[in-house]
Amino acid sequence: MKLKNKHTLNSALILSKNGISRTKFRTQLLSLFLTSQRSLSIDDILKCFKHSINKVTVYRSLDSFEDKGLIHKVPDSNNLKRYSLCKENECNSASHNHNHGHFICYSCSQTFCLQDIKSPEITSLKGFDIKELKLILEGYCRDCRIN
Amino acid sequence: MKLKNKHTLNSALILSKNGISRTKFRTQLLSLFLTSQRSLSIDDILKCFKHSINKVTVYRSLDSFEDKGLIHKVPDSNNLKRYSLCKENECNSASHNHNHGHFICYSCSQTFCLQDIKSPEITSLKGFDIKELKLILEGYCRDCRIN
DNA sequence: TTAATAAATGCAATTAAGTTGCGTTTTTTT
DNA sequence: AAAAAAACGCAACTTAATTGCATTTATTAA
Repeated sequence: MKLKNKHTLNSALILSKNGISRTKFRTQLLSLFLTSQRSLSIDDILKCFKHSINKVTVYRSLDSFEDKGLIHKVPDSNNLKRYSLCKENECNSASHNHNHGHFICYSCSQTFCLQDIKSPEITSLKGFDIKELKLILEGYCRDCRIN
Repeated sequence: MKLKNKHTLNSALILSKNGISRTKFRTQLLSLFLTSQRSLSIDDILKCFKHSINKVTVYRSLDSFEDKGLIHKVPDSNNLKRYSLCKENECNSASHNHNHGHFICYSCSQTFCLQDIKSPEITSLKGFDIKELKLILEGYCRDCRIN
């Protein structure tokens, strides 16, 4: 049997700290986010678990993680649900705060959080009450670009 | 019988000029875009026509209008299909060019094209091949803001 | 540690947006 | 006016996401 890695142990701790039940699946799911460090769609997740888990469970776990500030929705090229890990201490059950751009790859459909690209300030907009600002870049990612 | 208004006559002309069949519905649909000057979802359109038209026809007409450069997709708060009129001579069957921001209202779900808000230049992104850039603002529009 | 309570899970069924095939009607072309 | 092309409507289908409910698993309290 494989040794549990750093992330698996870590996951259990994070779940407890955030008031999420420490089930086997939820621990593994959070571990997957921590290990892969990339955005995941429902389908990505089902594939990783070789469909041994019910998709309803995936939806509900993701909802729960999002509610507690562990992950956040990211835009997806096909308008499907897709999530990325939140930066530590950036978000919580009260509020999410994601003032960074997102890059979507035309080829692999992966979404990347661009922590360095901050949304611009908009001051010249009369009458509109702006609450949120999203900057979405699309093109070819480092792995898919033709060079 | 009501007199045909400026937009209805205009619509027929525009359709011909762009190689789109001048059917009764397509003329009225383009007229609706011209008259209302706002973004429309499939549901908006079906309601305007009091469901006297089949939704498949709406989907296919919108596809056709988009192909010919008359309308463009705009982001929607519920990830539904939503379209706005293109600026005259800005787009055609070969290419769409929409380098403006979009504002989505939390309350009425309407999407507004912000012609004045241009997408920022991104130069500092190593490795990614950026083809498109979208700037989406969300909050409360002029009609829905509490003041 | 065990019993009681609460939450998570799986299954089946449902909802809703969007798509496809095909026969009929309307529009455009010649 | 006839032939060809495009649009239309209907029914059926696909797929993502949601809901209800019975069962299992985890957490809390005694």
